[in-house]
Amino acid sequence: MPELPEVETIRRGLENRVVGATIASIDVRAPKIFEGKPEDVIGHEITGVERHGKLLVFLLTGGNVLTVHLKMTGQLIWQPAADSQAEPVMGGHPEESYLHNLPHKHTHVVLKLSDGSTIFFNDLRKFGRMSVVPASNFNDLAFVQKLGPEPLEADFTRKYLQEQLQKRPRTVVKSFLLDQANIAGLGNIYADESLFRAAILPNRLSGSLTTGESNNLFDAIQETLELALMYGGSSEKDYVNAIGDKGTYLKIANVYHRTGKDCNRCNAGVIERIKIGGRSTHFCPICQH
DNA sequence: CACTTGACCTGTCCGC
DNA sequence: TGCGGACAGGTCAAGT
Repeated sequence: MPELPEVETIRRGLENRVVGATIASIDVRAPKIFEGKPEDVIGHEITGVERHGKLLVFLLTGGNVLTVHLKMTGQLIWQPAADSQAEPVMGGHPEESYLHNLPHKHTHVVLKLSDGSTIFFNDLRKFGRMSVVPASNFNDLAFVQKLGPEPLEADFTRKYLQEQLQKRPRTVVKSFLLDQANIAGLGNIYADESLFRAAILPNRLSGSLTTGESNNLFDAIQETLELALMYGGSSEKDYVNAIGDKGTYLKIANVYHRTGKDCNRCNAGVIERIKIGGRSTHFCPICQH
């Protein structure tokens, strides 16, 4: 699920609701999902919510941080105190019961905050993890060390992308984009969408991209992610933001999950789906080259 | 080094 | 209606 736009949307939704609150209690309903000791974070204040690639990080007083990776189907849903009058109950979608009656059978961790609000960590497939990590060790985590630059920040440049492509010349460009060491936060949806926007076939070798194509790809990645952020991310199935709302990017997606449909750009091609690196990959065979 | 496969899990969808 | 297989946003380890 969650790629950069989804995780960032969750982060923004949490930041202005939980910063300043203290973690009052933690109910770990699925022990495998929670790594570390709950007592190391209970009683400590949340001072910030960061995102590093697809990893969410709650900054805390007391020397630890709480990291959350949602993997494919994880959700972090915040609900206000039961007696709160300031906030709506949920974002909507009452027809979908899995958003309601929290906690439910896919709720694995429940964080109660000092203001009476609650954060539910749900994950149908149980791939996701919540971990307590000493703040001083955070940057040494293998996962964090490997992360490449944030694609919407200043250290991601045209020059960097071109150089990095040439350092992995024999890697298929779709796989290059999915490698978090090259760019942090792209996943299967936005890799396909970015390649379409850049008009580059996903099975091209990274080393074969011209400077012009590399620059087009750079622009396409940033445009795609910014657009996805504006639409609140993509909800293929499970993704919801911090208050339970779905994202609507897939309404304007050009290739992802559009197999067999007419190409939005050239109107001549029909979107195809192939496998690259074991991941389904969507593209227009006519206007991507 | 680059690529593939399997593992981790549960659920949904499609064809027969 | 039931059954089996394919597939699903991510990452990691092991094998070729």
